[in-house]
Amino acid sequence: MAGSVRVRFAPSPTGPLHIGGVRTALYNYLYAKKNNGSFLLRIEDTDQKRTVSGAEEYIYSALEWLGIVPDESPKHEGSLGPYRQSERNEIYEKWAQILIDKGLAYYAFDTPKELDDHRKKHEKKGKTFIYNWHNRLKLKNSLSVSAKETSEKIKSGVPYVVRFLMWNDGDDEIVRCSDIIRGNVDVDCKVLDDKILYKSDGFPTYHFANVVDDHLMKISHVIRGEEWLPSLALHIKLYDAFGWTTPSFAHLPLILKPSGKGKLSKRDGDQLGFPVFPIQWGEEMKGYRETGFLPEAVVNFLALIGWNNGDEQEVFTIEEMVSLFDLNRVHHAGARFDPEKNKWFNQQHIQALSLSAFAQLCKAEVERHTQTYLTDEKLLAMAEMVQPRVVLLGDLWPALKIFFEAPDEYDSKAIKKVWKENTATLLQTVADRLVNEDDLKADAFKSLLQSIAEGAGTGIGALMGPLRLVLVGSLTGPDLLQLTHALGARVVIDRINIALMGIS
RNA sequence: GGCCCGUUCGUCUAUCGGCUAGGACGCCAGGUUUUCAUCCUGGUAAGAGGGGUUCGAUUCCCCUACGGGCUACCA
Repeated sequence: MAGSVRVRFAPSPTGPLHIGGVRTALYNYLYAKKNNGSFLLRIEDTDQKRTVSGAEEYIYSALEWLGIVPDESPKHEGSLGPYRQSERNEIYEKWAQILIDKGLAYYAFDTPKELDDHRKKHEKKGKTFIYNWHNRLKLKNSLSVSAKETSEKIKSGVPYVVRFLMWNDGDDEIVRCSDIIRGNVDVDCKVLDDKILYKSDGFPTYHFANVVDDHLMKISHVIRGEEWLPSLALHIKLYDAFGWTTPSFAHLPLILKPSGKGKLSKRDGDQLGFPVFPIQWGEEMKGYRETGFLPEAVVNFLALIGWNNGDEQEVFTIEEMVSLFDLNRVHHAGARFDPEKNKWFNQQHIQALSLSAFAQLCKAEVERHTQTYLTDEKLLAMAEMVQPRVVLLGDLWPALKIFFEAPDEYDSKAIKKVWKENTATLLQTVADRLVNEDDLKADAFKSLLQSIAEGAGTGIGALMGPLRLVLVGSLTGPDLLQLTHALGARVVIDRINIALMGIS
């Protein structure tokens, strides 16, 4: 019997979450829920310099909006906290000491400047500087220096780091890294470096904190971006060094820019004209929410970048995805982000909304722009007319507006197209005949229009176009007879009169 | 440069040795609609290249090319 599934999303609070991170969170969530496991959020704030205030709060709000809510987090801690790495320092210190005592890690005193010089020197010669078995005895560390000197240095406050002893003569050279998505990857430890585990500022590095926390928090599956694949060997060696069993690993393909080179980055959104953040960040950076996306659409699209169910279904509810998700069906290759298809998913989810749910969105929008009180009947009628033509929520008000305001301008091309010599008189006739009307039933109004048209010797088409134009300002929009019914005779007459003054 | 991962229509993808290579986005054409949108129908377009293995390779192996990632006292 396998242990229970526990997965984690572990972002650094260095700014807003971007969609690559969101997708990682989503896959973790889906996997956890699919397996009745737990999804935890751990804040990896070991780099104090890069921590941005507000970023952690942003992560909660973004995940909440998306519906990817963690079971355990700094806000709702489980029994294995703290869930913020900056609060776990004693834990890391303890385990680092254990590694040192075992002889699997050592102190190093080389300054950043010295290391940088080494790197530059090597680079000039076309080589790479690697701090490991082949040169560590020539560098400044507790292996190359006497125990006495080491402890004196530490006592006198000389800055030091702790490095992992990656490989020594006699050790196995090959580490086998198993990945659920990619299978086995064999890595030669001799080309790996003695990674810093503990920085001189007293904080652990990602690699160390990550391994310690994943073990202590009983993480069963590490699902993360492909950028971590190169350090998997190190992580596995770290688990081995502690004598811990490794969790299962799954490295996700990266999300690439829509065009050009490289992986999607935080700056791409602004430049390419689509959001890369779930919700707004600061004053400038609009998110999906502000751009008019439904969270379920964002989640759906993101899930399909790199995963599919093997059949032809593309539009899923999150519940469906939970029940179908399978790490074995995750793609290997990076995928380009396609803003067009992203919009299509939004449109699909808007169309999939029940009329009453969609009507609620309309209601909020109407209340935001007008003081009008709407009966449910009217609201539903409007919603029904508007729903098929909304792609982004931002389309809502422009589509709804025609029910409340006379057009402020008339499309000149449309005028040219439908406005004939007799149009004004025809419309005047319509207005006159409506004076005593109240409710404009579609059928009755249609026959009215028909009779007026026939009286003038034309077809009803000659009347429909102009009427639409004076009502909405262009030749687009919902069914005309439904529209006039919703508007009522009074408004129709008014708009005819306004237009007659403005146009001919 | 070194190490690692990857490579099917422009894009997202199906295919787990039998393919006339399927779907979706986009685009184009047609239909429905008094208009627009929705919706429906059709069209466009792909296995990076070269070697193997095999009766048979998009599918398995190798090489090359190309793409991506990592190569920090960042994650």
